[in-house]
Amino acid sequence: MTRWEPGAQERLNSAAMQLYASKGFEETTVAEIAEAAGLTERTFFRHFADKREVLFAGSELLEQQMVDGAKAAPENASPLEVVRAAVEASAAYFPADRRSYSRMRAEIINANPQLLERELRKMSTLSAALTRAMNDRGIEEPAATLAAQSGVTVFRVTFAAWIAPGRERSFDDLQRETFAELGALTAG
Amino acid sequence: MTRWEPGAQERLNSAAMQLYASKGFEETTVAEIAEAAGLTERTFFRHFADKREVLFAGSELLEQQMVDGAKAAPENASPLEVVRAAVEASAAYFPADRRSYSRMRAEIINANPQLLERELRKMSTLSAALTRAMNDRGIEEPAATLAAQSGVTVFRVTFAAWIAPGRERSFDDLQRETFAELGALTAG
DNA sequence: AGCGCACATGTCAGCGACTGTCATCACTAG
DNA sequence: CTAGTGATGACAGTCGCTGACATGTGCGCT
Repeated sequence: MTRWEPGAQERLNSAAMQLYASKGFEETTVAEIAEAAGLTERTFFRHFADKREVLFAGSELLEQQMVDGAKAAPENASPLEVVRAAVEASAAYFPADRRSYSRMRAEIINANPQLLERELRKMSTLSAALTRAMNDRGIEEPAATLAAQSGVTVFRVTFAAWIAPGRERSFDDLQRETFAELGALTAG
Repeated sequence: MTRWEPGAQERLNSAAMQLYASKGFEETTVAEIAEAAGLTERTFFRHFADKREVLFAGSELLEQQMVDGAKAAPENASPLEVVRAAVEASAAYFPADRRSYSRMRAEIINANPQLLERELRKMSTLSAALTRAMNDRGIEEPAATLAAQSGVTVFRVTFAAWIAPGRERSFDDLQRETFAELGALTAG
């Protein structure tokens, strides 16, 4: 018998998601989230830096996964090949059964400018991490930055296609196609 | 003899910039800015949507300039050429005598995550505007999005180089070099 | 001249995000 | 048994931002 119910962070997380989805992000109050989770507003802020961060908890894992993918690329890989390895590594994060959750999350984020800003920042730190990984491999600037940014763009386009309504295809397939489009861009 | 000193927005703007630069963005209070400009906090919010927006007032002009550049590209231009026209059109915004101002502004922004988020959002709406301009030209997805994003990336890399310390070169020169690097990326 | 309207600002009250500080109380190590 | 740790509660306070209403000046209309 512990003094508190366990899994406070998890309860806060799901309470927040539910409220954001049902009545909207801005219309939801941190006090409401806390109450729904049986906790205090103050405790919410002990688990999440701010009201938006709830939706991005765990994004460091995706970043780590992608960085590891970049590091594992063959020694003599070109910048674009390294970035491709990173994006391929991210596919593990998006199995078919996570699609509907990802869709809901994306809907919440796209409905609110503040959340969009936060998402962009996450993409930016991801890009920075990839850039650093490439620098460590001896790739110089600005090639590293350009490649990393391009990789993140491919990632975002792929993700958008992955959650788009219509025929549902695997993340990996879509990612391959998007990279092909990128190649065609500078070739054409 | 008007009732109020003219140029309220301008006064608020320069007061804010000065305070942000001297004591930092977060440490500066909207009330302080208003007082320094001889106005009220309420009036500040009548001129700027929020505390961050002060640093981004006028960014619609740059966007418009770039969109116009994209529209003016030759009929048969490839996606990348259209985007290049847009970036070239932006060079007019960055004459040598604006460099030190741009530097100061960038320093303020880079010192604060909230401001970085806002900047990323501006870049995102710019990218969306370019994408739409390309769609209007008959360029399909995802080529349009990829090209627009690549263009924005080139723009950002170029801008960073433009304000970097060391030998000072023209925006136009740097932009040309960055595009060449982008080309080398998918070729290599 | 007189009238009233538009408009930029001031005043005030209030909400909600976020923080600092201190108290509480189970559990644990010694 | 005692001291310490760690998650939580309670509370007060700051600041960004908004809505509602008042105010006074210049301008056009008659």
